[in-house]
Amino acid sequence: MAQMIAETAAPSFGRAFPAALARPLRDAPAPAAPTLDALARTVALARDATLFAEGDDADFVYVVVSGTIRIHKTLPDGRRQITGFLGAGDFLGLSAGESHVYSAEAVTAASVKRIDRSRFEAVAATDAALQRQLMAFTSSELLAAQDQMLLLGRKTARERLCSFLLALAEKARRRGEGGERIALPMSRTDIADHLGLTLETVSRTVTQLKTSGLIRLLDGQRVQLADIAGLRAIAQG
Amino acid sequence: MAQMIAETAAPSFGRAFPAALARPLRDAPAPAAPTLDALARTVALARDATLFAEGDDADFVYVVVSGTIRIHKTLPDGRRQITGFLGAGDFLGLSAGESHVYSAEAVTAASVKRIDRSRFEAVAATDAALQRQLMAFTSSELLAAQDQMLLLGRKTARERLCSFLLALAEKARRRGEGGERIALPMSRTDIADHLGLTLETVSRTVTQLKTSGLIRLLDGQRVQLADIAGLRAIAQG
DNA sequence: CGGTCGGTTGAAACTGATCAACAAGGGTGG
DNA sequence: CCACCCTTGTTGATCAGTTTCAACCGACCG
Repeated sequence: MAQMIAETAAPSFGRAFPAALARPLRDAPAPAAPTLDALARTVALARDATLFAEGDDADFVYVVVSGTIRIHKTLPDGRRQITGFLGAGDFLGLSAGESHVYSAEAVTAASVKRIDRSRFEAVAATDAALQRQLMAFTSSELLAAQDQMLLLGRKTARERLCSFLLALAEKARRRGEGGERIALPMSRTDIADHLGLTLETVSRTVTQLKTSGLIRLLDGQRVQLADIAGLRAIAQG
Repeated sequence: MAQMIAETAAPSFGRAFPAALARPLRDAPAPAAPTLDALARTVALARDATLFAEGDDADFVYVVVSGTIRIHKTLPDGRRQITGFLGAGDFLGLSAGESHVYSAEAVTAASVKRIDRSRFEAVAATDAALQRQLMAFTSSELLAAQDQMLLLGRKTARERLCSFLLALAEKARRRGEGGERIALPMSRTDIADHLGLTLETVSRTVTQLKTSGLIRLLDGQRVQLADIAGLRAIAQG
């Protein structure tokens, strides 16, 4: 249970909103940053630190500044499903009523902006640009969730891995970070719990993709997608 | 390929928005109905009729008036994942960019309101109540999607069935229709494609639940949840 | 230098898929 | 009006992909 959450004064909100999120519907709105900035407090998270757990009071809303966060649901007997990995600019803890419906933990050392929930809602009620941003984010999460349901319900282990790698690459590309070499900061267990597999199956399948020449494992938790067309072909069946 | 889509003049928009959707965030807003009503056209769908298919131009947005609609994604080789069943008051075709990212078909004879997309967006841009409604709907869909990911990634066939039945009951309850006896208008194949199983496994598992006395199959595509506590216990592992 | 953690690889077991046969309706046409 | 057919659902037997159990390896850390 690594906690180690450090708070610091909030520097600037700007970086939290990458270009992709700043223009939700072909508008060119001035970012909602300034207003929220005053309410935000930056929180530093150590690797594996818990930001909040399923069932906790939903007193805050968060925006990822840097690092990777995993959100997941867990069954009473411990079976876990990671519903998403979030990065810079993504929101957390939005949809909750009284309490959070999923847990959030840091995959890597990370930094998030924390905003008082009621104040956030007050700003959101009057700030049209923020509303658009929230809607755009929630919609794109729903889109991703639908893809993930197809993956979990109907794809084989190999197809899941390829789809996952391509999705990571696509997300990195949208952030403007190259495309062929991607960071893979999460453990085999995390990947397994995201793809509905066991860690052994993930390990075996990665080895298989490596042997087939579709990917190459680089140092520093990075992967090179050596044959993107091949990966796409497999990902789609 | 049953098409049979009939159009009629739009009567009233009101019924399309049940109470649950009309108060997204503890507000009591006057429904956005009147403005949209002028833009809406009611479309009647025969059972199994296609409303739109994945890849079609997203020229319209829809609201379900009556009946059940299924939305799904399909892989090139025909594997299908039904990402949701929609009923009265639910929106369809919202999140698309240029084209739809999922297909929508009628499970039962159904009726939907069709609204020109660009006009809808124009209204949505200025109507705060509609914005709240859209946000509330999209958020609740995302919530449901996260539950479904847990189901597809980590639950057994039996747990999936129980979860599905309870989710249907819950949705019916929120609509104000009893709770213990629920309609099950979709085929075994549809249920299988929603739960990531085969129709045979669904059939066997239903039989098993019936034999265990947890459910009773009634006539008219209805099911009685005879032991809700028992179903809950199984659904959660 | 021992211990732990994350990852890899192997062998056996199991859940759900696949292939197959059959029953019950429901609609259609003779 | 009935026979037929087509669709939907049920049940059985076998098969396969993934899980489970287990051993092992290397890296990192105390």
